[in-house]
Amino acid sequence: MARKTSKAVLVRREEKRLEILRAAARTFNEKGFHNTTIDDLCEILGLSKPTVYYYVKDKEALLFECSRIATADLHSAIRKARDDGRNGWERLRNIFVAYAQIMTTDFGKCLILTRANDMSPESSTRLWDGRRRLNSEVREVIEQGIEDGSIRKCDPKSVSFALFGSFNWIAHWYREDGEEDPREIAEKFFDLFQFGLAVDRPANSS
Amino acid sequence: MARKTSKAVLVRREEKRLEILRAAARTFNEKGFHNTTIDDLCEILGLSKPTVYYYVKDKEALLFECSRIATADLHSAIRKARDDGRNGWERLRNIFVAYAQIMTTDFGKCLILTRANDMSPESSTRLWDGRRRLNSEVREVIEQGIEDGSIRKCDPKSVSFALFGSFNWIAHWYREDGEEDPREIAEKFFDLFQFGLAVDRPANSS
DNA sequence: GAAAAACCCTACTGATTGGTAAGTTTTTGT
DNA sequence: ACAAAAACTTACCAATCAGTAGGGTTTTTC
Repeated sequence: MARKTSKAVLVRREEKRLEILRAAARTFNEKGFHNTTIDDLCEILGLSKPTVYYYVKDKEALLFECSRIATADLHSAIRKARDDGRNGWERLRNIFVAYAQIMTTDFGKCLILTRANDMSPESSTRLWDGRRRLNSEVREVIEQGIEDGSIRKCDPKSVSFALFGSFNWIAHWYREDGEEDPREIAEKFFDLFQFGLAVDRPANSS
Repeated sequence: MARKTSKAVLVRREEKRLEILRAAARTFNEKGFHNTTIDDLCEILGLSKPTVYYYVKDKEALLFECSRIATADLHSAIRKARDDGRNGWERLRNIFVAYAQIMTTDFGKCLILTRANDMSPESSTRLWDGRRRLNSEVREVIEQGIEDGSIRKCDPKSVSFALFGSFNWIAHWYREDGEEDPREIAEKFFDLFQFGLAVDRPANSS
C-alpha cells in the first residue's frame, strides 16, 4: 500500500530548498542574475546540477521564488507595522522602517538588484501586482496624513517616488557589517524627510 | 603615398557609432544588458553583426561607451551648474537639477539600470572613479551648506545617500511622455528635501 | 580613372550554460 | 529486512549567442 511522506521529510526538503534559494539570492545580488550560473550555485552549495533541479524547476524559478519570499515578507512586516501608527505620519514611518528591514535582507535586495524581465511575464506580473498594492497604500497613507494634519500639504505621488527611491537604493549600498543597521538608517532618513534640510521654514509652507 | 581621412568621413563614422550606442542604451535600459543580443540591435539599426563590430570592439564595449558618455555628460553638466550657487544649499540644488537632467537620458539611465559587473573590472573601475568623485563632492557641498548656515546640521553621508537614492531611482520610473520633465521632478524633490513633510518644526531642529 | 579606404555582408565557429537521461545511493516506512 | 521513496550523481545534449573569416560593394582621395 502507499507510503506516507512524514512531516520530518517534508520539513527537511523545505529547509534544503530554502538553503538553495538563499545561496541563489546572495549570488544574484553580488554578481547579477545572468552572471550567476547554476554551476556557481552548485559550487557554493556542494551539490550537483541535477540536485538543484530536483528542488527547483529552473533558473527562472530560483529568481521568482526569491522574489516571492521577499514580497511575502514585505507584506507581512508592513501589515504588522502600519497598524501601530496614530496618524498618517506615524504609519508612514512605521511602514518604511519595516520596509528597510526587509529590503536589506538577501531576498529583499533581490527585488531591487534584479530585473523583472529576467522572469517570465506571468511571474513578473504576479510580483508587480503586490508591488502596486504597496505603492497605492503608501499614497493613501500620505493622503491620510495630510487630512489628519500630521503631514503638510504635498503631492503624494512625488513624495512616494522620493521615499521609495531613497529606501530602494539602500539595497545598492547597505552592508551587514556597515556602521548602521537598517532601523537606524530608516530613522535617519525619516528625520530628513520629516524636517528637511532648511534651517528655517517660510511662513507659507504649512 | 598615404591618403588622409577627411574630417567629413570621421564625423560620419562618429555619428554612425553614436547611433549604434543610442540604440544599445535604449535597448539595454528596456530589456537589460544580458537580455539584449547583438542581433536585437542589428534589427533595430538595419545593420549586420559584422557592421556593428566594425564600429565597436565587442558587446562589453557598447556598455562601457554608453556609461562613459553618461559620466562625461554628468560631470560637464554638474561642473556648469554648481558654480552658480551662492551657498551650499543652492549649489546642492543646482547639482541635482543637472543630475536629474542627465540621469533621465538614455545614456544616463544606463548608469543606473545596468550593472558595473557586466563590464570588465578595468572598465568598471574607470567609471567608479568618476562616481566616487561626485559622491565626495556632494558631501563637501553639504558640509559647506552647514558651515554657511544654508543647510541645517545633519549627517552629510546619510543625506547624500538619501538624495542619490531618490534621484537615481528616477531612472526606473521616468518616462519622456510623463507628466513632469526632469527639472520639475528635481524641483519637487528639492522642495521635499528642503522643508520635509512635517507641519511644524520643533524648536531644537536648527 | 584607378587605387585605397570605408563600409558592408553571409555563413560560420566555438564556447557557454541551462537543463536532462539514465542511472546509483541513501533514507525511510511498513 | 525489504521495498519504496527521496535524494543524489556523471555524462551528455541542444540551443543560444558573441564574435569572425573571407570576402564584396561603395565611396573617397589623389
